[in-house]
Amino acid sequence: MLAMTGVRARVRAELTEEILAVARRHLAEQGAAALSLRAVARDVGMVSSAVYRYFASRDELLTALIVEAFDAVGQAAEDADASRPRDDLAGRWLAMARAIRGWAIANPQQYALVYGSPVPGYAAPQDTVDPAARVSLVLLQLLVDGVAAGTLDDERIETSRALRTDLARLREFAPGVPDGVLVRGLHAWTWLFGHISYELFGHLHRVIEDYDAFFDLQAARTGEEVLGSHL
Amino acid sequence: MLAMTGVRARVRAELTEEILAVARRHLAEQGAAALSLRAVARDVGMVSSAVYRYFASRDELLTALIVEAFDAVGQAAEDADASRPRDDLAGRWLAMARAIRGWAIANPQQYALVYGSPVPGYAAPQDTVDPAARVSLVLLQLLVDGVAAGTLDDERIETSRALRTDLARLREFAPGVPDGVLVRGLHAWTWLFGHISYELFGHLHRVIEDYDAFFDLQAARTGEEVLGSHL
DNA sequence: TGTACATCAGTGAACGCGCGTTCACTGATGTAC
DNA sequence: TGTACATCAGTGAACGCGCGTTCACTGATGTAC
Repeated sequence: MLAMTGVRARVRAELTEEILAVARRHLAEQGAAALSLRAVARDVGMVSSAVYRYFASRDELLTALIVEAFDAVGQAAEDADASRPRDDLAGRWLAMARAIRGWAIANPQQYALVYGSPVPGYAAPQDTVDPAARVSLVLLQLLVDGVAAGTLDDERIETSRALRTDLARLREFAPGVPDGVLVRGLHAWTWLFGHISYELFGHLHRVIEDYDAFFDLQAARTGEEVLGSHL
Repeated sequence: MLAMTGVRARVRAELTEEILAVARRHLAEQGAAALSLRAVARDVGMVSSAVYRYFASRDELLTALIVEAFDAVGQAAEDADASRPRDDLAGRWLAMARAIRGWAIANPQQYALVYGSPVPGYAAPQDTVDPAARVSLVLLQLLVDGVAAGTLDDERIETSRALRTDLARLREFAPGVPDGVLVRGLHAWTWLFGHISYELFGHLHRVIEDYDAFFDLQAARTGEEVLGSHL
């Protein structure tokens, strides 16, 4: 047990991190599809088979990168959210939205890895579920705070019983937030990732040039729609 | 010249179509990353080098598939739009949104090819620009009709001069549509593709089960936001 | 503290595979006179 | 209508490349007594 924290264990941890760092760089430079165990091994200065002492397969390495990416967006969103006063809902939303977009622009391949097309032949294991949820919890907490503070109004929605059940299940992570508010929040959410993807994947090319202004304008609009314009 | 429509030309057209058909099937089954000239050639019953008589490179084959995909969404949107009375703006929007989502669900790999992460190492040539724009023109026409009919109200927006210029340029394809309406339309647009991607790429997994009801609810919300709730 | 044994990291070769693209060629189909 | 030539489609072999994964192995590091 003590040995687990001995030299061998420390070297192992360092090398694991080094492999990940190289893999991260390859991902950033070439994208997930071009990520190869052999190339990573070469850059680490190992023979390719040695990597198998650290990661059981290419998929496992990919999983590690996916978890990292989800954690990074989550962290960015949490930090941004925490940078505003708790009762400044609009400010928190805008800060969070900008932080997520900022992270995406700074790390386009990592963004594409988790929010773009699924990697062919790769099935996300259970390990990615919690990290994936992290960023969404920031939004849900925003809704919780807004409802608790009484600044977020419910609205009537008409929909299926099945969707009511879905929303009730989601409410476990957003206690007290009524369906109408949840639906507005989800709408903002899909808009946000839609906007970022649309921009990042080139669909605004030759249409919009002032990307930042366009995003800010739309993010503010979205904030008003979710939070109510009386803020 | 007459010979161009002779046997050789007809066989050539047929074989080109057959190669495309096989490529389309491979794309649908395996995704763009796994699309290989050699595999396509095998399935067509040709030697791989023979495909080069029809497509100069793998990228050119991919371009053809991209153009097809853009045309298919465009067609679906146009058909849906045309299925409603011209003055039923909300109906047209909803039909169009559903048609685009329906096409995406029926053709997930083709959707991912054009609206997902860019294919690494592939640069979209000029040929894809017009087909790509086709689907967007349906929305813009909707806005034009709404403004012309007087049912779409402008709103004040505050933004940069650069974005004003962008919007003015976009207005060439939507004569008479003021900035406020354009911005609402673009918001709906990014929401739509965001929602579809979010759903299709698995981010609603274990969150929403009644996908259809969820989409319809949100699409209706979006319609009200763009068109005004007085419809 | 010293020794025998077990664990582990890393090597190097190999397996089996697939890819895009080029090139010299054969034979069939079209064109010009 | 018949013949000589040009065009074109498709073949088969090759180039040069990279990949994930396995396996028997060496040598170093740790563990137990």
